[in-house]
Amino acid sequence: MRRSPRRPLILKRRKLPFVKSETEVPHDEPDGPQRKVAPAAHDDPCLPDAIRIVDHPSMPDTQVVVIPKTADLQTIIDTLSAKGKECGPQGPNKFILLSGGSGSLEDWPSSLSLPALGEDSNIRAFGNPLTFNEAAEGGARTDCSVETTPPTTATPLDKELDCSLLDESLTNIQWLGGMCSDGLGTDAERKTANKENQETCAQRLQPSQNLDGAQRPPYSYMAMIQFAINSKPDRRMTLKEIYTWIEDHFPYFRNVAKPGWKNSIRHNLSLHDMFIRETSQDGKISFWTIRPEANRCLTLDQVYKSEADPAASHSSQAAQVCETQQVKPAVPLMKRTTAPISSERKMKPLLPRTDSYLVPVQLSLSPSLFLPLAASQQNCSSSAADFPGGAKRVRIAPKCAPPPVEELKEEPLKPPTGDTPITISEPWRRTPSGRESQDVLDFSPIRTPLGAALTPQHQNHTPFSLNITPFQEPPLFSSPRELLTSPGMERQRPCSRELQVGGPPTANRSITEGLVLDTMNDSLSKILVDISFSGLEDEELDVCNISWSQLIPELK
Amino acid sequence: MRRSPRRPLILKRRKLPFVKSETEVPHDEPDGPQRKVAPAAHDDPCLPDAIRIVDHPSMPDTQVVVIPKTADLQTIIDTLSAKGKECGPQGPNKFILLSGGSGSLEDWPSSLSLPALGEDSNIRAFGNPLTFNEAAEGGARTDCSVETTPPTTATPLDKELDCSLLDESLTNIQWLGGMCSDGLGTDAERKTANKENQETCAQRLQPSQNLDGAQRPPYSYMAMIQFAINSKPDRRMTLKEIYTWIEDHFPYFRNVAKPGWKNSIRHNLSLHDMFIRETSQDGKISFWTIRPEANRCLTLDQVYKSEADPAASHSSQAAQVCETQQVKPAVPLMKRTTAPISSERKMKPLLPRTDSYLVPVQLSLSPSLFLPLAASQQNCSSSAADFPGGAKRVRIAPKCAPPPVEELKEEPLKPPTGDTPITISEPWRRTPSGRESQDVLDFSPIRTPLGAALTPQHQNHTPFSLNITPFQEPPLFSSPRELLTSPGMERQRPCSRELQVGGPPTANRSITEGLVLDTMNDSLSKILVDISFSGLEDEELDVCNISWSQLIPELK
DNA sequence: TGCCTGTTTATAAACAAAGGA
DNA sequence: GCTCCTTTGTTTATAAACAGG
Ligand SMILES: [Mg+2]
Ligand SMILES: [Mg+2]
Repeated sequence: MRRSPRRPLILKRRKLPFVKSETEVPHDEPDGPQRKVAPAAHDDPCLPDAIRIVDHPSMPDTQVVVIPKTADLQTIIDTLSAKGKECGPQGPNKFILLSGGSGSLEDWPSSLSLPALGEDSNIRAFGNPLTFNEAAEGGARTDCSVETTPPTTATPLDKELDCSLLDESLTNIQWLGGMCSDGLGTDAERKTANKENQETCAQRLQPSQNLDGAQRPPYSYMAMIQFAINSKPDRRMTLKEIYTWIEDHFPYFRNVAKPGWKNSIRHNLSLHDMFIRETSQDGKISFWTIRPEANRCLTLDQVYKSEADPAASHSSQAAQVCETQQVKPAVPLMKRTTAPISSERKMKPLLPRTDSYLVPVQLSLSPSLFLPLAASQQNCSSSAADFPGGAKRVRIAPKCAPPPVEELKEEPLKPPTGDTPITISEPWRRTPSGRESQDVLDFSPIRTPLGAALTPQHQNHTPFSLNITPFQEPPLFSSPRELLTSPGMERQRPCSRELQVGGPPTANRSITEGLVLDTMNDSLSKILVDISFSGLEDEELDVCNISWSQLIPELK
Repeated sequence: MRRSPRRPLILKRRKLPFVKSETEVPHDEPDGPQRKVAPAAHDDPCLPDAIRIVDHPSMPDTQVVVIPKTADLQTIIDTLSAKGKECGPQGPNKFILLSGGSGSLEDWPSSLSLPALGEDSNIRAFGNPLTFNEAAEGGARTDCSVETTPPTTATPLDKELDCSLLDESLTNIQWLGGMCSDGLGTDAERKTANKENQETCAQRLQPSQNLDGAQRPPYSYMAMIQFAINSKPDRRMTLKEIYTWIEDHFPYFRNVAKPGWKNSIRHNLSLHDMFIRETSQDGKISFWTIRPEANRCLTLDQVYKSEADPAASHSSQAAQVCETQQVKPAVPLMKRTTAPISSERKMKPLLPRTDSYLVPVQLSLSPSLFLPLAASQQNCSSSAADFPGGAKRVRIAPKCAPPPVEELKEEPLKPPTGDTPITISEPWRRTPSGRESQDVLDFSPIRTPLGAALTPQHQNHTPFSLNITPFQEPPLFSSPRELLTSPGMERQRPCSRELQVGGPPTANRSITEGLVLDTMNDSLSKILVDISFSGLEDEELDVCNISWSQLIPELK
């Protein structure tokens, strides 16, 4: 009964299933696949359980494969691997496997065999000696019931295997970002509203039309500030520019919202660590930036989705419109007609920054996957296995040459020291949080080469909708905030905006676990994928957070 | 007009004067002192400008000397040094010099000579090459007007020089912490208040009496939670215990506050990084703790102050009452009569966590000062000068022997690297914040030996009111929150509760700069002093934030 | 189902500092 | 120089939505 529009109810959280990595999966049994579901080789568009394949919006020769849970992973890997080899270096040869939301976890095969699995030397038993209590107690009860969402019928999308970017037409008007037509009507009402929190705007005027921003956008202030700042090429905005950008792109705030929304903007800027204030050299001007490690590179173009088109590639064109529009900072009041409306828009909900209650799975990351094709192609690296605590790679077929030793010459990265017997000295343990490591990181053997420079293929500022977060995993945390402020995550990385795309700390991201099948390498690796705006239809993608290591024990 | 008791208005901030360390102070001119004010050798109790001397509440043989600004520092140092030598190792031989609030900064002598000043080798020019703009622009205008508080008449306190702890009697009832007499009346009203935010309590019953907690205590939720948790010997409390403790000690929340205050407690626990949730080994119970680096060790006994007694030493007895009372967690409703009321109490305001807009001065810290007397006495260390970036010490008289090389065997502490010429590459600089160092820490030469173990003399859990934060300084920050979450401040210090008292990170503290005159060492060092509850009368102490290096150029 | 605990966002507000009229 | 007002920035309080047990 208080005020209605409190807390836009954007974010949804769900308890993720606790994955008992090594407690259930036998070990290495090469038993055959069960439940042979057709791999849906993108020939059968309407198969209800078909695999959906889309090109990665930014990575070349890479496709995202969303696999329903009832599908047989073994067959899929075999099929994709064969297909990748057919296409060779010019066709799609990397596949990011994500688990679809259909079915429940119990439908998965408990183990899965990989052909010609090499005995990886650095596969270490790092189950969860410190968290077995939770696994033993709560694991068998409700935590495995998992994802009882009704199986979405999954109107499958078949993308051609060519690497051309998609550009279907947008459809389906839902949230019309139509700009209001009173661009100059704000001065008068601001005179009457000095106290910043008074009901001055046209509060009850347009009750329910989408035009003029009567509906509040489904994004938090934090998200909108990111939209605004990331729209500038230098990713730097003054407070007033942020105000103006939000008013221009979300007319709700110009027309409907109470003036206190600016207070909230300032509050968010101050409160959240991800927003950092910089000062011009003369100290006169303050610019707000986004801490590069925390920048999900959210942009407004990723917001709008079309009905049947999962392609996120051409929506970046709209972003370019935004950027060029923002570049000229003059005439702040009359830009509404040029704005990125394009009128046929529907807002996609923003996934949570990261999954709360992330399952404490160990993720392996092979940096070679994120090298540009030119580098990862010449000599397929087995160097990932040599990282002190990093990438665990499961080979499908032995193939490769010695590692190229790419850019990974950072600090020597102190030895893992994870082999010391874990002495449970204190009866209390800090509730899963990435901070301070302590016992948590003793349990995790992953000492990622934090400063390892990757060369992401992504364009500099062009937005993308499927980020891959390399060589950094959330150790064990229960809330994104803890991850954000966890020390050690952010060393002194030079904030170069070129490298920030896949930057180390996974804070403020929306992460799911995936597999990368690299047919050039014959490797299968686990990765973290940022699916903030996946570019896929949310209803269809419906990525389920599972741990691939539950299916493939070799991945641990 | 909204709701009245919003935001208890506890904290005050003031812009601190920007101290131009090396721009104004000539350099090393040993010109004589001006304005010979009597050192007030604790013989003249009623001198208006007298120096106030109190024993340090926890450090032996240490006295806190609050010096009015108009006093002559040279004479004071000489006098104190002579007195310390008289007393020898058993008398007071360390003096913490704090600047009183009387007078303005312009009254200080611009330089000050120290007898037999040794040429310190590691004194480096680290003025502020990156912030000279602010110094040049705003420094001369308003920033130097500084502290225009009317000169407090400074009812001086003369403490005897013996080291006996003080125990005067408490006086002056102001905020009566009287417990209400309806210890069991909460169950009935909770039945009617399911929704947690309903006006259920006796809202308008006792409008203005102090009894029964009609007045809200002047502490934030964050402070009260710290009071609660720190009252337990193991500094660990469940949520319900926190509720109960606060209700018991601040009856306002049991009797007057809306039930939403518990929501606020939970909100604060989650929001602030300083509160960390720990889980029992079986995962059933959650305990809230305070991040040791951020723990100011605030306790309730430090809250109550007497009228004319600045002694904080005997108020720890009241804390013992609190603790022992809290140790037995049973009978949560009938303990009100035994509580720490003692009925003659007046609540001291809590100083802000740390000074916002701290002046970017460089602080030097000599760890030997914080060793117990037994250690710092045998061979007075000149080891402070050998620290890679740490303590800069100005000798008064050459005396000492080679360093004892105490516990300072932590990680090799990478070389300062501060000698590289500062390249102002970016036109923007991150607004002063300890995060990420970057250009800020290039400017600061202080690379404190972060893990250096000190052996504080403080009792383990007994509260104290004048903390000294050794070997860690705020690099450059503008808000406590930034300092709190700044990386690199908290490495992997082992959270041993024995060492937390003077722990490195200065987060959540209320810091002022002081000098330590050690007559056993003949050394004069700058320190940071936590004056959260200074134990001194707030009105009299009135510590002014100045930089001692402005007065003593040898301190840089 | 309802309560308790925990996390996160929204909103209002107090206050400080700076700048302009 | 001053006051008054606005803007910007920081911090706290309060309500609420929601997840999970
Ligand atoms: Mg911020
Ligand atoms: Mg917390």
